[in-house]
Amino acid sequence: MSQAGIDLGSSMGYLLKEASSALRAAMEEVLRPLGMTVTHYSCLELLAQRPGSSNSDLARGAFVTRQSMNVLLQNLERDGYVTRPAEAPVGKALPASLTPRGRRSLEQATAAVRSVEVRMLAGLTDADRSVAFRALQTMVRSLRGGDG
Amino acid sequence: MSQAGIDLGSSMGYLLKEASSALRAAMEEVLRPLGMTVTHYSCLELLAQRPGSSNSDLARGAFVTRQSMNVLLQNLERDGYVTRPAEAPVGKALPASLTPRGRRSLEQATAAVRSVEVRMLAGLTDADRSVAFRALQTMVRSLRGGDG
DNA sequence: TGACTCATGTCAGGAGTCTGACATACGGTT
DNA sequence: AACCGTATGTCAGACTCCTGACATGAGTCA
Repeated sequence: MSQAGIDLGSSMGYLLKEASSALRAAMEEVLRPLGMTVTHYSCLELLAQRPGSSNSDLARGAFVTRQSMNVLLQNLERDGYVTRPAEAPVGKALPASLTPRGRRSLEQATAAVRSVEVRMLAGLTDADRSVAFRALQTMVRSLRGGDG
Repeated sequence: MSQAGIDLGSSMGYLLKEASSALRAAMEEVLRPLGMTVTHYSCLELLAQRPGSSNSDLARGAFVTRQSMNVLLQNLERDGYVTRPAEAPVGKALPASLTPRGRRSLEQATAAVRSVEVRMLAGLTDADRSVAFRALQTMVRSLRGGDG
């Protein structure tokens, strides 16, 4: 054979998927008792850090489509975690904000997720973390570049 | 506020998700012209490297459920990319293998995916890659440990 | 002013995946 | 031999998310 396939054991791509999958599973595990999914949490966290984000902003930040985020936002709004004005102040974008209830809910989730991230990084030195972090940033930039 | 949320811009977890998402998008882009999804490709690649894998083996390797992989395998079998014996040689596990057609199909996909991985790693030195690779391995191990 | 481009919110339909459940097969323990 | 725990393949139902499409609003340029 001229090409011997991609060795999964030494493939950065496969490992990346593996790590992402393990992280997601760990997050789901700690968020489930709070009645929250990962996308649900991501939405709240994004809103806390970027108040007034639109549906599309949140979708990009949580790596889902506008349609999926919209469904989630409608539920969060119905349950009183998030508020959106009835009319757009400018354009069509509706700026969303956390309610006090949403903020309280997020606090618990943040603590849970933080513990997962701490556990994930436990075995790494600060230097390792820095290199890995910058490497991942570089990978994202290269992948998004389209043709490098 | 006692806790200031998780800063997404400096969160390893968020960056990991970002990288994984970018990688998946890039893979989908190059696999779509071949009429292949990422899971589809993963299944073929796994079978090439671990011939005789069972449905459950493949599901674990591709990070999906047995049920999802089974649907995929049935389609691949129907279309002549994969073969499985009618009866299990031992237990219930049916060892799957690539057909010549499956192998040909995989060759193209492998080349496409390899180019994505090359692009992803383009801006990194060998040393950076090594550190990042080991860091990711450590993260996976820590996350799976349950309580570190 | 009018035409073009882009981003946004929203609706409908469909593909992919998951949860839940059941029967079967192996291994270890009593 | 009988039991139990684990792993597997499979079926059915539901859910999530995506693709495709449309109308609206803002900005740009002639």
